[in-house]
Amino acid sequence: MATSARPVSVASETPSSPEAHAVRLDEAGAAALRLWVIMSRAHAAIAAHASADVARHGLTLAEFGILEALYHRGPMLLGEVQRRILVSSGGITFLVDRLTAKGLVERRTCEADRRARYAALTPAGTELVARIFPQHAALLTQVMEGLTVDEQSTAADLMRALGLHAAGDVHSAHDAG
Amino acid sequence: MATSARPVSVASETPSSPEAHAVRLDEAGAAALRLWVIMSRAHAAIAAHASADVARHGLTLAEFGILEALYHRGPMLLGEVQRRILVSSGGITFLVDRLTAKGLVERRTCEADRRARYAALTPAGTELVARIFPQHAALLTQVMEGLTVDEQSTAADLMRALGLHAAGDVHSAHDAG
DNA sequence: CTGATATCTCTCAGTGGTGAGAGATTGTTG
DNA sequence: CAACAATCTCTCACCACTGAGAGATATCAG
Repeated sequence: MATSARPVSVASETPSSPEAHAVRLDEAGAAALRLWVIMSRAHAAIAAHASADVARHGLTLAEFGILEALYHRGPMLLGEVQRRILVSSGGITFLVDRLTAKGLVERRTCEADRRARYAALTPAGTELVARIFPQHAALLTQVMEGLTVDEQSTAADLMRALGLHAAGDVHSAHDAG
Repeated sequence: MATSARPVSVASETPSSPEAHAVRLDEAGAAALRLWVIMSRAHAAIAAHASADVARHGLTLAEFGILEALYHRGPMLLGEVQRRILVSSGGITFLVDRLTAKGLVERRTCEADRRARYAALTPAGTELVARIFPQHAALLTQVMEGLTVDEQSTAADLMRALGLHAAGDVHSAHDAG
């Protein structure tokens, strides 16, 4: 199932045990912590569905992400793929190796830069993505039905702002010393 | 850094290469996919910060989640902790073993059910959480500053609805044939 | 051109888990 | 009470991926 980071625990329930500790947080801290926990749980729940779905075809989510990227964009340099699916340098080599062994992806030399290599879908890889992508999209559509399409759009906008800030230089403003 | 599931790739950019494929999606599918990708990126970015923060104290996010849960709630059965931090059965044993080896957690027998065991913080564990939790909360507050507190609250509400639906019986409505 | 440095991918040992199944104990049903 | 299913934790083999560093190539200053 999902292989996801887990910060999951909340600090705003009634402590019952004598060994429990109540935690004091300001409003911003409470909101931030609450969002982080809830968001992590939601992510894990969705990832479990997505992961189980691609696993039916013998793929991990990372592998599927590579296939999807190559299908949509055409051949890409390994480094591009790496940044796109957020995997380590060793990871992209490993994943492309595995997809190559499965006959879904092939490496191509890059004329302009002989250090670099392209990853490209084989015909079998293209056929596989064309076949399973619509199913996968349909599953995700169902999984997301906890929100209306409008709400999904709102949520995506919020998540985007959140992600951009978190991925950028968080510490520039508000020195936390 | 983060150990997170990665579905990351989008299907709605201009294909450029001759080997690129445009993908047709209905409105719901497009919204669902977009939210999933954006949400995954945001989660990964935040998890990277959180993970790096607890790593300064030699902890993983899963370990920190256990410590936080025990700090806030007092001793808990292993099974309770497992469900709370979303880890496998083998995982909770492994994690509690490791925290025990670090002197932060101890196991206690359960009088009422001798199959089960409690995990409880040691004094050192309690002291550690009391020391690092406020820092961690402050960091997360900064990381989340891409949104206002109100927006964070909205986002959390949306994520909650999403998570509840995804964790529940997704396939009950709308048979997907 | 030469040398220094930056950028690619790849290697490899290590890590943080997963998940199926085994024991041990508990509840449940006749 | 005995037999059986359910529910705990734990064991163990396995796995997807990380991250530091190596080797190859590119780029840039002099």
